Amino acid sequence: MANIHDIAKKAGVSATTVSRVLNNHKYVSDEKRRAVKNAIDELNYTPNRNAIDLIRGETKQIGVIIPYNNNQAFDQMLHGALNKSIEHGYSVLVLPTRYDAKKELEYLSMLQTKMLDAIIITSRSNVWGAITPFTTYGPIISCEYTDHAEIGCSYMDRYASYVDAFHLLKENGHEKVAFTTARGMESKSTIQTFTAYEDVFGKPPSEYVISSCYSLQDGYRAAQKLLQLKEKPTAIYANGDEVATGIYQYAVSLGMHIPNDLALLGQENQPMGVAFGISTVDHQLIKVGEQAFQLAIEKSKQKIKIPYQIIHRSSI
Amino acid sequence: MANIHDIAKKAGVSATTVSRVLNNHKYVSDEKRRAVKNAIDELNYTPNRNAIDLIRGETKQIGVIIPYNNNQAFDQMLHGALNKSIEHGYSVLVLPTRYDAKKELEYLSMLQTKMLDAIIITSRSNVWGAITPFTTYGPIISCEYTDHAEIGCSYMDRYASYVDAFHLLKENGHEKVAFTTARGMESKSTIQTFTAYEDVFGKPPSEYVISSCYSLQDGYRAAQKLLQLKEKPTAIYANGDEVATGIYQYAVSLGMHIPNDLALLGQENQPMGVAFGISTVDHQLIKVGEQAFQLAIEKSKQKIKIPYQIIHRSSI
DNA sequence: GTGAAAGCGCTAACAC
DNA sequence: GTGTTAGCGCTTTCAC
Repeated sequence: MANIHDIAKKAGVSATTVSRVLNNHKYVSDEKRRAVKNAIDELNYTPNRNAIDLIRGETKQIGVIIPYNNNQAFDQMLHGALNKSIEHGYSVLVLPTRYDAKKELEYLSMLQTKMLDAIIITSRSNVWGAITPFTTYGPIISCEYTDHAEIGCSYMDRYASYVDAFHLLKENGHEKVAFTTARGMESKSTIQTFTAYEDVFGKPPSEYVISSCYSLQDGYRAAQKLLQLKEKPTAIYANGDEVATGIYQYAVSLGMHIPNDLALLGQENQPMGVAFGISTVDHQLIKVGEQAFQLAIEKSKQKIKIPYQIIHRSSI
Repeated sequence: MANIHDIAKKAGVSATTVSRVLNNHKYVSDEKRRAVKNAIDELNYTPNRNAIDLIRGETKQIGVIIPYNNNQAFDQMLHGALNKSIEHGYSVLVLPTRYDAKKELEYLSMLQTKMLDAIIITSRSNVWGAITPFTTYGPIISCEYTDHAEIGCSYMDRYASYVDAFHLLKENGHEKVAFTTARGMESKSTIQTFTAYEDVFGKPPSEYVISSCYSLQDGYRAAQKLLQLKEKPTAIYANGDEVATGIYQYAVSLGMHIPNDLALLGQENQPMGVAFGISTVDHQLIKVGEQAFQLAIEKSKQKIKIPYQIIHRSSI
């Protein structure tokens, strides 16, 4: 594998000069510049990125922490980051945690080992206190709002959107409203859903809250539980459109009509939701990811709120 | 940022000894080992990966080339690669091309620059002749079969699966069968679909072939074209379950019944297919991705065929 | 304009 | 068991 010295020798110049033409410095005579370029072509030379990264102390690589990589929501944020990465000549390393806090810490330490210039956290497993120390080594951007001054945030206004969603349901005459969540109370968005519910309807009956919902099947199961209650809900706010679709399907299999017998509101405007005409709260996760990436490369600690929008279809 | 010499000084040993404890070499006295470990803890030291990579000539990073990152099929292969990467202590770099051949070449040269230990190509943009030269710099694994001895392959037996699918349709009494594809004749899988069709039904009428199908909406549009023909097809083989769902929806909107009025066969066993009960040809893309990763880290040039399976649901 | 020399942070002979 | 020395491939003062 040819290196800079091989080129230098072949072109009859010093390594310094080769480096200069490589980096488009001025003050290189046309003659030598040409000689160097020829040598580079002939030996099919490419500079070693590790050496450059070592000296520069940066890699032009950004890590994106996601809990699962087959989850529509996190994929959307990753998608946004990838969009921007191409634009700016960065590469994106995917860092799946499966909500393993230790794994997450390992990933964060990649800032310290200089593998990564910055890290974007789409959903965290550790408490902030364990995460913030790593900001010493490089920017950490969160896709969830946090007060910590060291952490840049590109976040959706989850709480407001939840309140909005529940209000919408209430305005439509629903009083018996259930909802699904992904994780339990260790998750901020679950807590926010709870609180928003309380604000609008008061404390939710525990049978009206179904957690561990990620997929279509989970939605189906949630509906099974919910629709066998004596006090059936008349509306359900699902934590994703796939989950909402699962609910939809079970309800329809029971001969129920959507939205007459049961109103359904989903989240994230996923393809499956459009297929089933499910109204949804779109948190614009792709934009969240794009903005997060922008903050990452700007080493910015700003807190930027991405607006959500409610998309009305026929399930409500 | 502390480096190995700081640790050495603090522990009162040489850098070599520090390196030795870092890499768990034997022949270090317990005493010095302890001293080094203490120093490491006190200074919160982590070795610089760039320096290590530079010296070792490898990065424990594998790149995965995908055309689009929001496409279910490619995401599945990426998913497979990620699964294995964690197991083996590797990181995965996502390399989206949007089928831009120049971009792909740029990515391939990351082997040469020593950024990547290997590259997995889920779908290629260049001719093989342009790709194979890069195998000099590191393993390239393809998720499509190719004869080139330098390229390892983890592939699905697409052709056989297509023939099988068309046969299945024929056995079910269908003679007027249409199909959709993603790209045109620049894509091997499109060509294979054509050939398989010819083998079973003879040359396809050009109205029966709809390309540029990626999403639900594309399927919807395909159905619009197909179902206004005088000679309507009685069965459609879609290139994905989302596309099949789009077709499904348009057909149903016309008052048609699936499968009585129109049989539908999808591909890749995507969530949306299960939601709509769409029979599908599952090429087991996650396994393809996992196997590809395995080949990559083993620097193997084997050609491994992943079996497909047909999943019977209610659309046929 | 150009090159010599130092150094980024680490590992690996080799000698003792 | 341990340290000295020489690099890995590049960039960057600093002279000339």
